[in-house]
Amino acid sequence: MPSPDDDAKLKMEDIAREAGVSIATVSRVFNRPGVVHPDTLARVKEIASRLRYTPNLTAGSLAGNRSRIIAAVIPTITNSIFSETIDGLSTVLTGRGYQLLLGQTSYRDDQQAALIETFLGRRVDGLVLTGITRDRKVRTRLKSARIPIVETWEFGANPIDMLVGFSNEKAGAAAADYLIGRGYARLGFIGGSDQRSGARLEGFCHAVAAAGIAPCRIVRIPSPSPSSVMAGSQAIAQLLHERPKPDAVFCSNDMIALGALVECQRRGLNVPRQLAVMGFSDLPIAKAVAPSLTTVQVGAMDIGSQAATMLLEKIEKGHIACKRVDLGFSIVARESA
Amino acid sequence: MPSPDDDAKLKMEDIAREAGVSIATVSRVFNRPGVVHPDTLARVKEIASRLRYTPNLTAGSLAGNRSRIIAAVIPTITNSIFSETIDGLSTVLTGRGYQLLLGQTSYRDDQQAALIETFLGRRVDGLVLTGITRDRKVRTRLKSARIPIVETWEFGANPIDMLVGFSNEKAGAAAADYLIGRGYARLGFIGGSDQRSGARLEGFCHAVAAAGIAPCRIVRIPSPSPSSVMAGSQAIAQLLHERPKPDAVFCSNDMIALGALVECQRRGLNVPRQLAVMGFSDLPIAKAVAPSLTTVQVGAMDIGSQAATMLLEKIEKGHIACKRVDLGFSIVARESA
DNA sequence: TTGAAAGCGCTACCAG
DNA sequence: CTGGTAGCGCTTTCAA
Repeated sequence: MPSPDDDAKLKMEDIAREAGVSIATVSRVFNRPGVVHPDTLARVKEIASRLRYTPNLTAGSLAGNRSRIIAAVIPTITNSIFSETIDGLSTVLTGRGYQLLLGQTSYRDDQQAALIETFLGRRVDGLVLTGITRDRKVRTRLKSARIPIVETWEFGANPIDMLVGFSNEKAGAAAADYLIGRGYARLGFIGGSDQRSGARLEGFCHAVAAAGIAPCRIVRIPSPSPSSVMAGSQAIAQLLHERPKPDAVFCSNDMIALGALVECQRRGLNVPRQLAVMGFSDLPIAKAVAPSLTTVQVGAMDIGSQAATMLLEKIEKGHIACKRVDLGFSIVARESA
Repeated sequence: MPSPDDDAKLKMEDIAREAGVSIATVSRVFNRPGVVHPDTLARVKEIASRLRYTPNLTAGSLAGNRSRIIAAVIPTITNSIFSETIDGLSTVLTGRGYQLLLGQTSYRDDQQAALIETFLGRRVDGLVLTGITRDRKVRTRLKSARIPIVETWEFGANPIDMLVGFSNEKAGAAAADYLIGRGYARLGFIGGSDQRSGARLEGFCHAVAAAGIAPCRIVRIPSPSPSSVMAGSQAIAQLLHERPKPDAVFCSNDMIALGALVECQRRGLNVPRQLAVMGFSDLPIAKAVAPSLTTVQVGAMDIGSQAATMLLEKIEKGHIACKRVDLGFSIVARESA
């Protein structure tokens, strides 16, 4: 009598023998059911499920030179904005029979390079990167890897392969323009020290300069930060010391903005009358707080689904019509600014 | 001259030939460097890195019957609390040369079963599950899979294999006792409809009953919910209609509590004087909001690191001293209750 | 529509 | 410490 854990050691050969067919046929049953005779198909399927057979995907990957694994490299999963992207990725991939291998860099370049190397060693079918990697060596390595790659969350000029995102610089500029258009004239900026926040800051400052108003006050928070909310509160406190006091502040993410909001509330400062606060990302919480948060919406989840879709198209069709997708962004005007 | 993408097709054989050793030795250089002669080691390493050779981990997995992949199954990555667990998992695993395969169930049992089947097919070295799976078939399947498994976020009686978490029921009871101890007597509960929230509710109600005060008012939010914060606001509005009005409410997660807080603020209700609000999880935001949120701290990240550590011990040593780890919880008293 | 057989690239055992 | 080599379980021609 077979022991209850025999299913773990079952192989195609066992199914083939039981069904009186070759292992090639069993393989086809799982991979191209369309080409096997209906009767054979039914019989093999029945036996496989009765014996609780699960094909060994590792062996399949090796033989087929195709892993059905996509790897994603993100700074940290703990940031809601990246979790949403992962959610989008994961949902599309799972739905199409692929799996997601996840790695965090903690904003460290050496970590990133190491992760990429491991994923390449795993022979993943595709790679999703957060942001544009500046590291020349990594870029070269990636290009010669000859696998579909999509860079996300930024929209630069020379992608390694594919690209889906938006221009952080333009988004920063749009935020400034929005605030200026609402009549604010002494603008502050609070942001992380990562590259994407830097781009937003750059766009923001350019727009401020272009409008001919005084240059903006800036506070940058080191990445990674234990708590963005707390950091936002502290940053706003710092900004409030400046003279003349800013009348509006743009935060490079919603959590920081939330911290700013809380700090204003704590100090009895009316938002937006005494200080306007604007966020970035449009997390679900942005519309739920009071005052609700004016923010820049960027479709974090869409970035993930789009990246997955492009990757799969390239993997399965061998090429892709459009390698660069600009998802854009939009200003969501609410109460805080 | 080799084309720049030749590295992708390089195999151990190429390195072996170049170094004048056997492929067995090359394999040892990567897996057990200690047993090869220092000179050989150096030479092989130099050649491998010069040629930009990356071992094919898939082939290694098949031959070695060991994938160095751990899979995690969570309801949704979008919930900060699970991202923290994933963060803990990922950090430990990466540090020890393992990779993380991630799958979301969206709180659906069929999805969960399908994911588990795929992961098993991938021959992962270990599996991390969120919560206790009630599905008998899945449990049986998992037991016969003979791989290390750790169930998390709950502390039940008959784990499939290993267990790390805390008792949601006791945590719920502790929350009730805390509120009762502070003098509140008309308690409300707002929670998700998942199993873990259910356990917290159960503990909460038992404690209320044990204290001999009126049974608590309950609002349950369907899972998954688009925005917990929003749902919290709506739920509190609903609770506020009850007569007599509750004087304290326990929310089964911090985001819901945050929504409650915001709604109170919106209605000009003083927290905690007119209504005490208590959360669950101790997200970073809990201590940053005003009033700061009294909550139950559960070490979501620790659950992840602990799960990874146990899995690796079992994988590498073949057995583990302690299969059940109760991480406990603690009440963090702040301003809101 | 099916079968036979040649690998996929590596690990691990055994000999030396 | 090193080499030879038999698989790991599957996919994929090629022929039948």
